[in-house]
Amino acid sequence: MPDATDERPYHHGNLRATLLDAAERGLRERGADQLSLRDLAREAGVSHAAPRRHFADRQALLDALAEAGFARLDTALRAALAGAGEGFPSRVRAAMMAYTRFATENAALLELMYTSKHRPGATRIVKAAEAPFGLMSELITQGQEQGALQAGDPERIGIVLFATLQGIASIINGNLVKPELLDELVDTAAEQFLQGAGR
Amino acid sequence: MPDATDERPYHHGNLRATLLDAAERGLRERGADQLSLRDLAREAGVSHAAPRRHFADRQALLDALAEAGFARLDTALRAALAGAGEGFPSRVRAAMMAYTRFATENAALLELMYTSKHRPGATRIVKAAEAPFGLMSELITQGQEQGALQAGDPERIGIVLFATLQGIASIINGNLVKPELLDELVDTAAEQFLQGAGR
DNA sequence: CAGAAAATGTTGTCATGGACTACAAAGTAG
DNA sequence: CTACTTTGTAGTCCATGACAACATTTTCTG
Repeated sequence: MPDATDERPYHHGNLRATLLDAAERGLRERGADQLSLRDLAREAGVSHAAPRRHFADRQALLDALAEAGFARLDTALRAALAGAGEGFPSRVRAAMMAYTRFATENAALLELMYTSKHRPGATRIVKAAEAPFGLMSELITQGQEQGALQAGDPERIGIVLFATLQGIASIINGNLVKPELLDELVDTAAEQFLQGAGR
Repeated sequence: MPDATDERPYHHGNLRATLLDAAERGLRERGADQLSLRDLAREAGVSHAAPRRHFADRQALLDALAEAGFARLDTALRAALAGAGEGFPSRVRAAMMAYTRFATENAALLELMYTSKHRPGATRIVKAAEAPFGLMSELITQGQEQGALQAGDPERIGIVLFATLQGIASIINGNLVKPELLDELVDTAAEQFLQGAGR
């Protein structure tokens, strides 16, 4: 008969969250390519096929990570803005730094987030991405209201700003420029933005 | 005895190039994840282990693709600049459009290029990336000499410009904004750059 | 509260693919 | 011509994703 002391319940009870947690660690430590459903199952102490009850296939797990990533990014951005002053320049800088920090500290995650393989099911990801995107647009709108920015479609301007940040992160994450240059590059980008889109 | 008509020579003669060619097509059509050495071998008509004579492992093949990608990118940028006028604004716009076109038309390749997994062997890739990067710096320097741009470290300014383009491409390739917006976004970025870094 | 239905896990299996080894054939140099 | 090197082949091992059939819990419903 099985020994009751180290008996595991048949139902894990929280497997989906446990898997996502382990996946995120694995993603950070070893990259998306090395993430294996079987590994995660082992780590969670369940059978090799158990994860399939929560994720239809490997890509579904990656998609879930990406989706959660956008939510975390949104949180990080909002936190940074909440802690920033009132003036537009300092708010923009705060958001810019928050984004690039997040992106460089979660390099593999960012890659997932921006690589939604054109697969049909990526709707959820696109949806999740709208939060941080929208935040940028709002920020731009505020800047225009404060008279710090020229008129113009806030979304379009926000996207370009967003893109610049994402690009800086890409280049650093891709090891094409030294990570130490991050702050300097963000400063340069901020100055150019404030002067280029300002008035 | 084997039929001499469709007999293949024991030595392929050009396997490495053939594999890279097939790999590039596969990359474009099915993405890096779906690239399998065994598939490529089949396509080239050689045994499953043959590719290993030319690429130590799968990643080595991907690295080679990335390296070649930077060379092609450099070529594309130089061609665009060669066909552009003399004035700085038109030259910058030409380079910007050339980059983003290349990046969106070779989405999977770009991803490889900017995802050198921090693996030690990535030195060659970083080296290959220097050509297009240097080109950007040169362009900035020209702009400064023509008096179109403020003074400042050309490399730093070039990197930020490069980053913006890469970011725009990322966002489009990641399906987060509609591809039709490409031109518009590049225009916006160009205007901001010329005004923000100009004088 | 019982029994049915739905969720969730398990075992077993298959096909694919990367990595490795030993061996074979073709090219090259002395 | 012979020895060495390069390039390809055959065979193997192992990990993994995907799937199917079955088991155990939980939850819903009458």
